[in-house]
Amino acid sequence: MDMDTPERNQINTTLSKFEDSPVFNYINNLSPIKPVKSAHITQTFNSLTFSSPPSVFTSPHAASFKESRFLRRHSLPSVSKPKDSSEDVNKVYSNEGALADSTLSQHNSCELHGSAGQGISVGDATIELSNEQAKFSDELPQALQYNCGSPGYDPRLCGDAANSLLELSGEAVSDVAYVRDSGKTDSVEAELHLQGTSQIDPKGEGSDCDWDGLIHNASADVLIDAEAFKGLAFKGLMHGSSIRLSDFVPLLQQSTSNNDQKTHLVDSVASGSEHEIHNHCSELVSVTDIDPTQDNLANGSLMTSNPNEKMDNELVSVTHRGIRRRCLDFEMASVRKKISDDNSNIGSSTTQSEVRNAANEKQLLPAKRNANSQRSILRGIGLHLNALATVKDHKGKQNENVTSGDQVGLASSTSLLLSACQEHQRLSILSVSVSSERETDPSDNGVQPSEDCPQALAYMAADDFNQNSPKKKRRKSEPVGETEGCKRCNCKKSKCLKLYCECFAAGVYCIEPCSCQECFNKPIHEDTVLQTRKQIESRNPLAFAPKVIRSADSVPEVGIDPNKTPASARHKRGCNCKKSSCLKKYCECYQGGVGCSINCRCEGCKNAFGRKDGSASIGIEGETEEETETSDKGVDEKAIQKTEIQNIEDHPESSLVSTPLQLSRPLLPMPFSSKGKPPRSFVTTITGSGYFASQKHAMPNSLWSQSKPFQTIPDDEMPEILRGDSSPIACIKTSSPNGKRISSPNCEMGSSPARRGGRKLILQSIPSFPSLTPHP
DNA sequence: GAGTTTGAAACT
DNA sequence: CAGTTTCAAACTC
Repeated sequence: MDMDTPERNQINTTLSKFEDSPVFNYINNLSPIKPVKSAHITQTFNSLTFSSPPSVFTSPHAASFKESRFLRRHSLPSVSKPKDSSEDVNKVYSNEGALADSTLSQHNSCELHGSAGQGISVGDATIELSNEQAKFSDELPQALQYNCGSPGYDPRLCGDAANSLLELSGEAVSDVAYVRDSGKTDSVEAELHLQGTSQIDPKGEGSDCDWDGLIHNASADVLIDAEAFKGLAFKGLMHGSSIRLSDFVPLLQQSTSNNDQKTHLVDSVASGSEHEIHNHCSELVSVTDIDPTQDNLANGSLMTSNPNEKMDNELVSVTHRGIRRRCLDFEMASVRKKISDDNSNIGSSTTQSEVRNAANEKQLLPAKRNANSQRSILRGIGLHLNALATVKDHKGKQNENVTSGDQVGLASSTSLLLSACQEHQRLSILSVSVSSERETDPSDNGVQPSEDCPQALAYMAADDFNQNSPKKKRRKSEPVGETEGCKRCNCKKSKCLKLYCECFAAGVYCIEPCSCQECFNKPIHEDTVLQTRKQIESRNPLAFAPKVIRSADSVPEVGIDPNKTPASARHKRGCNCKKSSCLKKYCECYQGGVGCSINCRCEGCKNAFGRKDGSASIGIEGETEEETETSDKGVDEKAIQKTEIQNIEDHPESSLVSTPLQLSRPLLPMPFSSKGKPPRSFVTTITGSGYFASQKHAMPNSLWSQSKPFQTIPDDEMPEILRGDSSPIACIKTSSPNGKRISSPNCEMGSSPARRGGRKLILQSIPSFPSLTPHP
């Protein structure tokens, strides 16, 4: 931020007024830190302005920074900036303040003012950040309320959401939260500084700031200062791969000693989702509760030692934010290993333990190396993430970070996302590889992320988590499995190395819950798996591609005619049903919740989601509906009707939800939702705004290929696979009987709204599935 | 839970 | 590409 603006001068003036005010003096007296008055400011303090000082910082957000400056002075005085800020503004302040100032100026920051002892949710801040400049001029209480106030509110969600948002926005991969809080005064002011990577101007003052140095890659950092005039509780939340704890510690210590404050450095749990600000003075307030037991797999956060523990002048604990990554890919193995190694070095104990918690080890891979355990966990997560999509770049960053060894906070955003939704959806996430425990909470399947979660969350969650994961569904349907969470494949002869195997088809390793025999689809057989996969792909490049592609944009269409499956949602290759009339899950189209298309070779199609001929017969409608589908194919009409009726009975909602778009509410509507799971990989959703890869297939892709989950690409850049050009099954027809539907996904896509939108998000992995290029 | 049905995947 | 076999999920009892 450039402080050299008229505005800035004004600010300075204001500040000077501040300093001169009685209040200010009073504060100064209280504060161990001596305020430095700006030399050039002579104006008297205006009490009025004090209450609402003009924005000191030019930051966009800024408006609310008034007091921040004030706080700043106190902030981290001990921390000397390696570089003096060249900014005039900074000069105005004492060196002590300079740091903080620079930080503020640098970053678009949000200030959070509140009374001491109250917690500030970084996560929220983060969220704000994603938007533009978050302004937190509200009192902490509010902040808290905001974050945690909601009864059902899960802090993690917030944090995750925020992170996810960040990720989505491409902003901070990691963030650092710094909280200083003074315990003494009730009216502790807290400043929350948020910095978005995008916002950071490398050339700007900020770059000079010490903090910057601390934060290497940090895309975003959150600085929260809760300043008391006296004792200080310092709690830092770091999350961000870029921040090194080691760097931080000295800093913190220093500040602590200087200020005679209490410093408490806590690792923020996943992405700021759980940031706690404690007022050490007398109260320790935890904004968010972290449930150690529950600590999130997804959160990836590590709580170091007792976050809540109070310590005077002592640095209690430092932990790096979870570094958990989701590495999904088989290919990523090496990376994961590295990560694990790094983790051990860094935060280690905690991290590992968490990891363990997060994912049941059992599930983790048979291999059971430490790395593996972590890996598995990550893997599952990773898959999820990939599916989710937001993170492509982000992921790349993470990887880089990982490799670089800077892991703090790797998990951050991505994991956040997961965690956010996870809570709601409970892990039905595919973490296939992830521990079964976490994975399966059937109850959550039905949850609609969109409702519970912020948009970002909603994005992800939906398909993936729920419906499309075949396994999950299945689990869901299975009482036992659900809790166990892990029933997966049941292969006996394929060794789980063929597409018969759902796990394999989905691109995930088999886990304990699987009942497979002689399973080779395990990390220990990674090579074999990859090889086999390649082989299969060589035979059919689309073998691991999602079978159903749907576009969220098609929703409107659904609204128009709920009974018809949007053209955008179709089974890629079509089914070949002969006896099931496409009314049972034997039919992939039906299972996938989409109507049959011209690509289908089915006979006697009665697909409730849309018949091959274009007619839609759903549930009830189907009952009364005249058999448009000719039974010429020898289908037993009676049987069909019976089936239909049964289906309807079984899945009454199907009639309601015939929509293929399960995005928002994936599971429920689908006929198979109750039990079902889509067959292998199933749906890929493409939307203009977001992409949902459902399920497993997203996983597979992600798993197998490190590709980034989502990418916006021009239509013309659409992968062939999606287009269907390369597809074994060419885009057969451009027009469907009803004139709306098009058989091939490709074609469909073309006509889909998404396409019209001109912007498409594609699961990048799709194209890549074919390539399993191992990344040793 | 065992057996049957079904259709995709794999094979020829 | 078509036909056959294999396979495992879906389904039924």
